Amino acid sequence: MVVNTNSDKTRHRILDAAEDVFAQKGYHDAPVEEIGRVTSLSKGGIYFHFPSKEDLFFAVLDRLARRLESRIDRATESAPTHLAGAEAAIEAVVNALAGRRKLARLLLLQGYSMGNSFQQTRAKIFNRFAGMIERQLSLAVEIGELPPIDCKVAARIWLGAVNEVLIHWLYSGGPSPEDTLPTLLKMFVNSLTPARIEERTGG
Amino acid sequence: MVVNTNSDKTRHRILDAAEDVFAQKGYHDAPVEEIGRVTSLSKGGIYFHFPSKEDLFFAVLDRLARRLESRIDRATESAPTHLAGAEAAIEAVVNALAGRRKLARLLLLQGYSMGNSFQQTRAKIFNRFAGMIERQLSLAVEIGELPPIDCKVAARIWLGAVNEVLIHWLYSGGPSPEDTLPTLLKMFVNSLTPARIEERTGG
DNA sequence: TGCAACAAACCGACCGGTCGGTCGGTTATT
DNA sequence: AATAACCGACCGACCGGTCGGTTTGTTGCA
Repeated sequence: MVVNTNSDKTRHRILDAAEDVFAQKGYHDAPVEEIGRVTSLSKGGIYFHFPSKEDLFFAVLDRLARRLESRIDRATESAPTHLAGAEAAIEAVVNALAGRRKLARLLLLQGYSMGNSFQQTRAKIFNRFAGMIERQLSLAVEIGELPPIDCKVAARIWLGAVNEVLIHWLYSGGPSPEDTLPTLLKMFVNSLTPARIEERTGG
Repeated sequence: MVVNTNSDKTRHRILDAAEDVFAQKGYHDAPVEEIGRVTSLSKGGIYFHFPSKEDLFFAVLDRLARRLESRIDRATESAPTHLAGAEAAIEAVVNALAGRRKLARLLLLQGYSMGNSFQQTRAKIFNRFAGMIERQLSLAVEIGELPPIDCKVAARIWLGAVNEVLIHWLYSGGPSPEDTLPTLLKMFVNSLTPARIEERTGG
């Protein structure tokens, strides 16, 4: 055991409820009392477990990010090559969020509704994701699986690409992420392999 | 003349001030009174020109977006090819925002701090940008300058990539956008030209 | 030039509602 | 009996928006 079981269960219940409520209404439009209602807990009860609304929100985000990360880890580990690992990482994120609009919205957007205090958290989470992609790419380059490229920038770019595709799907009812995934991955791979046929035919 | 001159000047003054204040503090942490202070105007004075804080914010965003769009237009028009036009569009956005952290922050981020009401506006602006890239790509495909690709998705992807690069620069003090621009553009072009050398050597 | 009459522009005290957070007290648990 | 867990009325600050009133500008007329 790590900590008190009973209190821990309540903590998780609160996190679950907060996840729902924040996802549905956004940070500002989600009164703590609402989370209490869902939990069958009073405001005071919640403040017994979390020092502030902000802390609660960050805890929710953190849990979400960790879950996603472990998914990514599993996906990359079972990939045959490092490039395939990077692809798998992207695929894992897309698939994880594709069926969960509200969760995606929470992770990708709702955070901004807080003040500038969110910047650090957002950056931390996104950096972790970018780092995971970057690592795969770097390994691929080391081995010679990929030509030398700026892996940091590449990872950042494709994190942004995935992010935007997901957001567009969330907001504008764009095509489902699963549908765009093939195109996304194809372009992803192409962007990393600079040599083109034109180089031969053009000379 | 279009409208009353005097009132119009004040309107612009308010927009300027709001741009600053919103950029600096974010939507929620920017009381209307603060904008009044900067403008040497009272709250009432501001509400004489704008029906609500939200409207004021949207007006600011709209003006910003329009300015960027005209920049993009100019950039694409003077490009030799359509692909170069798409590149120029990306370059224009990056360059326009690279030297203006606060403006970039305002356009790319602060909007989320409002409730869900912002979704539509964000979507509209981003769709316009995506549309501009998409148009260039479509033309390029039509002519045969590019192989057939899903231009809608491609545009969305690269909009997201640019967005994330800029945000990363804003938040985490990542490398300046101008520095990553070459890599960005190179990968952009590569991603659109699918044929690879592996196809020959691998067989 | 002076002045009345009207409107546009602006002021700022105030209202109304919200909501994060507190705290003294109550109930469960050990 | 002591501590943890929980309750919920209440506080206090904040802020968007309103509104009666004041100033400034404009027009028409003598």
